[in-house]
Amino acid sequence: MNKLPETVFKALSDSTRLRCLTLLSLEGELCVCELTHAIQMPQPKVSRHLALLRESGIVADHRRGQWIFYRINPGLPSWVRDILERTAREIAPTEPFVLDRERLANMVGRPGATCVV
Amino acid sequence: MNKLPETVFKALSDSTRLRCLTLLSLEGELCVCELTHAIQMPQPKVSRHLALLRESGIVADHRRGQWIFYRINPGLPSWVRDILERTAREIAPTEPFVLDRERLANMVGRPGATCVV
DNA sequence: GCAACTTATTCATGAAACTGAATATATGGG
DNA sequence: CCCATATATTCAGTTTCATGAATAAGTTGC
Repeated sequence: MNKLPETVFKALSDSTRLRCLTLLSLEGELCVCELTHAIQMPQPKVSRHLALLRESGIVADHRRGQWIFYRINPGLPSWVRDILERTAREIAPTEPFVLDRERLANMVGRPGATCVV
Repeated sequence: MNKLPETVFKALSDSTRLRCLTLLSLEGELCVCELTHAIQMPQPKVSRHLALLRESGIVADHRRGQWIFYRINPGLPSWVRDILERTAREIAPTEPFVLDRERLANMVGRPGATCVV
């Protein structure tokens, strides 16, 4: 019995996780401090939700020096990635997602993982 | 603050609801006894989940005689309907969704709402 | 009105999930 | 080694959610 669908949708059913996933979907790769700054939630809270997403296979992480970067798991089935992308695109112009991206864009001292090299 | 996305995904995060929604998405319109027969769950359980989906605006219902028929709410934003359809299409060939449709197809004495008129 | 059928609701219970607060772990620089 | 920064985890409390069992409510036909 495959439980991926339920898992994916449960991941999207919490507002903190939805904000993180939307940022990751739109921005590509972000570290915890960028996510924390963008959505303005306590770091342990963000970290806990990211752990849940990691254990569910929704996101992948890798350390780069001091920072740990998260991204949408490229190994997800394409229909799941499509749904994540479609959702992010649709809700991006609404709050709180617009403000989240603004705060991210204005953040000073970003690790710069997604900067144009 | 718009909470539709979270609501939609929460609706899909329970297996009973996902099975009902998948059947509704693939079959169009079904009454409670058809859903109950297809997914083989107690009627009060199915009814409660359908009530939740109705209150969330995910499905719409209307009475026809003795039966109450449910369908995906046509008033949902198109991206939400797309996600419901895409999901149903993707998981349809897996269990338990294949068996659900078989039981529905083999059900005797169906109210026949979806019969060709 | 009564019986059969379909659907909805209430109640009590147990499990799961989210949270703040505090704390622990890991990395890099001096 | 010490300190600052970044991230993760534990704990306890509260709320939400799913469930079985029992029951109620609406419809049809007699």
